[in-house]
Amino acid sequence: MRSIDVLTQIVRARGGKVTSQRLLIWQMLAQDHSHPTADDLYVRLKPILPGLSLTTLYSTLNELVEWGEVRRFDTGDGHTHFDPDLTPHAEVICMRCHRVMDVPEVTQPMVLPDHVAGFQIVTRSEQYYGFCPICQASALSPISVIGEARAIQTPERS
Amino acid sequence: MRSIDVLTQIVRARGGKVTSQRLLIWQMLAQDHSHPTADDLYVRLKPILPGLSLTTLYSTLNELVEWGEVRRFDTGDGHTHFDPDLTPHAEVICMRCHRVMDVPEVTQPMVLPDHVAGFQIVTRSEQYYGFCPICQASALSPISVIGEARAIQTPERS
DNA sequence: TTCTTTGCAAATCGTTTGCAGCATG
DNA sequence: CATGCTGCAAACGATTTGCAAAGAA
Repeated sequence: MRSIDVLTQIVRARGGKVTSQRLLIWQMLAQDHSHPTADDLYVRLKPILPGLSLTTLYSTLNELVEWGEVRRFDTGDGHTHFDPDLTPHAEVICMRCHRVMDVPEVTQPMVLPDHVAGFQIVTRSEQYYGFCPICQASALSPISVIGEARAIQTPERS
Repeated sequence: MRSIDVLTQIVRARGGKVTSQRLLIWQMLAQDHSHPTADDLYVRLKPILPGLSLTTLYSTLNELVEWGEVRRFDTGDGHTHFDPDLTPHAEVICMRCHRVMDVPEVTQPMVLPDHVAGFQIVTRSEQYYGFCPICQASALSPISVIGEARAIQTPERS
């Protein structure tokens, strides 16, 4: 997401109002790269702004997503996560325990084909889905029946 | 996801049972690349297997995700989508109307850094977030205040 | 027969909505 | 002082759970 100043300009330009709630939520989110859920943020904000309601938090988060300032995604744990980091980056996600690890490096963006011409791309992310070391060891995994054969190729580190 | 035969083997190997419900859900999902929600699938399956319950559908979908056979993701529309396509591919997602377009091409996977060593990668996806032509035109977009400056660079088509 | 899975109904829980009061511009 | 925003309480809706009955192996 962009700076508080830019967001302030945008809201004012639209005839909106820059309230203390919006400011605080923006600040809290801007510095948080832990992929928080709405509730994570609520827990952190409530002590600072005790009057804050979940309703306001949700509506503020939703408008940020709609404005393209924040990315909303789901790691598979059934909770909606928010990420203010629009820098192209990659995430490695465990399909069983839903742990997410950020990877700052990213491959070059590809040439998008013609049938998506006209799309204005705001950000890009890569996701590597798999099983973390702990979950691989789980005896419940049917993957173990097959062995390692399914792992997709990743280049050797040089 | 892998073939019905492979799934059958896996379930049996675990002491599980290959029921008519599981078979039908597997078949329906395997051929569906439209990113269906649980309800989408339910609507399609109900006429074929009238006794089917949502409970069973959810538990079958959940186990497929947990087994790493299907990817669960959220486009931002508030619904959980399922994708049996584990072929690395890219998606272009509109942040306002939540439309998803598949892009078959994909960039080369990157070398994953050391702190994710030990992860068994099953699949990879790239996501390009932005605004589709229709949503760009929306007067509500604060993006228009800023202009085109934010669009990230994508290479020219050659 | 044994043990997993199914399906119903009820519970759960994250998120949204309606509306009156409040605060920003 | 006009209007957009907030917060409460209630509604909502997708998903999960408990448990008895059904059906694979």
